[in-house]
Amino acid sequence: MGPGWRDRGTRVHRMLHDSAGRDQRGRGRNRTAPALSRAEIVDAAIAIADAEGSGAISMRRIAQVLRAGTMSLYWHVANKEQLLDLMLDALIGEIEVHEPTGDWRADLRTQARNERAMLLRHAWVMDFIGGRPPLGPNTLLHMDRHLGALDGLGLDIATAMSVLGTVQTYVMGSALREMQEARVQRDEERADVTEEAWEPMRDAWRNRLDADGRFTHVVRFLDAGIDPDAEETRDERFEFGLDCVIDGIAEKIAALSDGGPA
Amino acid sequence: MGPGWRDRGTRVHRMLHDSAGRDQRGRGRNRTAPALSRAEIVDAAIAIADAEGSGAISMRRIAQVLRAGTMSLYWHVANKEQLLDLMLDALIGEIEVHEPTGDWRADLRTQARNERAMLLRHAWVMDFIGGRPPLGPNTLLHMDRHLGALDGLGLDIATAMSVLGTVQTYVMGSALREMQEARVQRDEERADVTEEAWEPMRDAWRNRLDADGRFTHVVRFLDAGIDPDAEETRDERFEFGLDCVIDGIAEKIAALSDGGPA
DNA sequence: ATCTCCTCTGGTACGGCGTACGAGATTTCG
DNA sequence: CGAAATCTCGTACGCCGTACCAGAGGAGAT
Repeated sequence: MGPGWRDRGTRVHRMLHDSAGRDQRGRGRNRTAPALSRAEIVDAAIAIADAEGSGAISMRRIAQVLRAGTMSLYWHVANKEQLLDLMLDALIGEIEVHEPTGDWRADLRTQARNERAMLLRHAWVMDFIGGRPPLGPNTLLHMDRHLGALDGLGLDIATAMSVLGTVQTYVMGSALREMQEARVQRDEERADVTEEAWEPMRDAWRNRLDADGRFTHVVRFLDAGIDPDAEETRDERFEFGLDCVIDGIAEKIAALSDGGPA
Repeated sequence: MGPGWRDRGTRVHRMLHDSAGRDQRGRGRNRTAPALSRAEIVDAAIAIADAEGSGAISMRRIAQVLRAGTMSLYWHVANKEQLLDLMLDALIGEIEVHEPTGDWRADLRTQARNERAMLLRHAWVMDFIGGRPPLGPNTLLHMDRHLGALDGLGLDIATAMSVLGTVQTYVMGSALREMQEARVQRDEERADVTEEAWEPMRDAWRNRLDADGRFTHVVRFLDAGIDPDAEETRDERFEFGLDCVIDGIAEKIAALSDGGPA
């Protein structure tokens, strides 16, 4: 995780918790304390979302953190929708990008891992990402770099884009699934289900499914006793799927260079 | 698309547009017109979302369509969050499921296509799916059936689940990407960009990226002249990635049965 | 028949949200 | 100095989810 990210992390803390973190903003413009800026707003919004989840992102809350009037934000940002676009692009810019090593499989792998790491760091993006187009400057730059990593393979550009897209599709789907499971876990915690109280509930559920008869495979899976909450389990599942995707891509590429394109 | 879906489609139309579509609901209960029911509420909410998008789902709007008081909904449904869960599970139950053919690759393929079809039919689910757990009855049933389709392969249940999860992950990621691109298209339409006015804008954008120098690959892709809006293009991209995923899974399975599990 | 309880409906009101509008403060330029 | 541009922000409107509560009407007991 690059230094840029760490910087944002510390700033975040100051903005949210240090009540004197910002000069009292006078009326009108003040050159020494440069008033509001678009980047500042985006950063504050990301900080809030990191700390309190996507539901906490509101124009009023952002303004409060910045010690500004709510409507002042609208001078720098057209509306909330645009702000969310800017936030997303800022996060993309935060993804660590390394130089291509020449091993395209390893490169795709670490790219996928870095993208996943960003999505897990800012889990709340999955609440918005579906509605946001991938066309910000950081997004394009990111895409270009990774297309570059595939240069040596002699693929036509459309195929290279498909390959990249497949990996990114898998990463996004993965993050989505992990968020789903995280919510199950969170719900359980919120209903302050203690460990010992949960065991019989889980057993009762298992037995109900077993008795029904239509869920034999699911029951068998439950009986396998895999802890779905363990970070290790989640990482393994991600890597399993990533292996599949990359192996499949390798096969496709081999087929293309063997048979050649029509 | 099964008959159940078509039925819902027609009902939807009546509910939303036929102003006399429902008996005037008297005070108190009336046995002949069975008042409100959970299923009715879920159906109405889905109808609204299909017709007007996820932003139109509000308790007031649903109640209005059902000619009921807003707060009446809360007798049948705990809150909006639960309603969204129910809607999601209802959609899962709408996915067509066929009998296994014995060819697990073909089975996984059609499963993926059916899931994608449902997601595209109700594009708005991608706005919520990230926050919703996959544990409704229809979801579990769906999962069990597809686990059954992998029975003949001699995989342990955990691996079978990973295989299934990988496919579903890819499908969800795919749908997410398609929604993103659909929004770009919708934005262009909303800004009533006519075809002839758009061409020079696109060229200007391309040239700006070209001049920058950091976007050579993206520019090359733009020059390839692929129409990203064409349904054919989207289907091809989905199938490309699906091929990769399934080929990769096949390799994994072959490796497992060759070397055998530890 | 009356009384009570349960099921179900829905009106009112509260505190949030995004943001349209426009007034006012300050700096910049002529 | 005056005018224009730049930027801040208070007020108000119409949405939202939903807590609270006052009923209406059927069912069962007395």
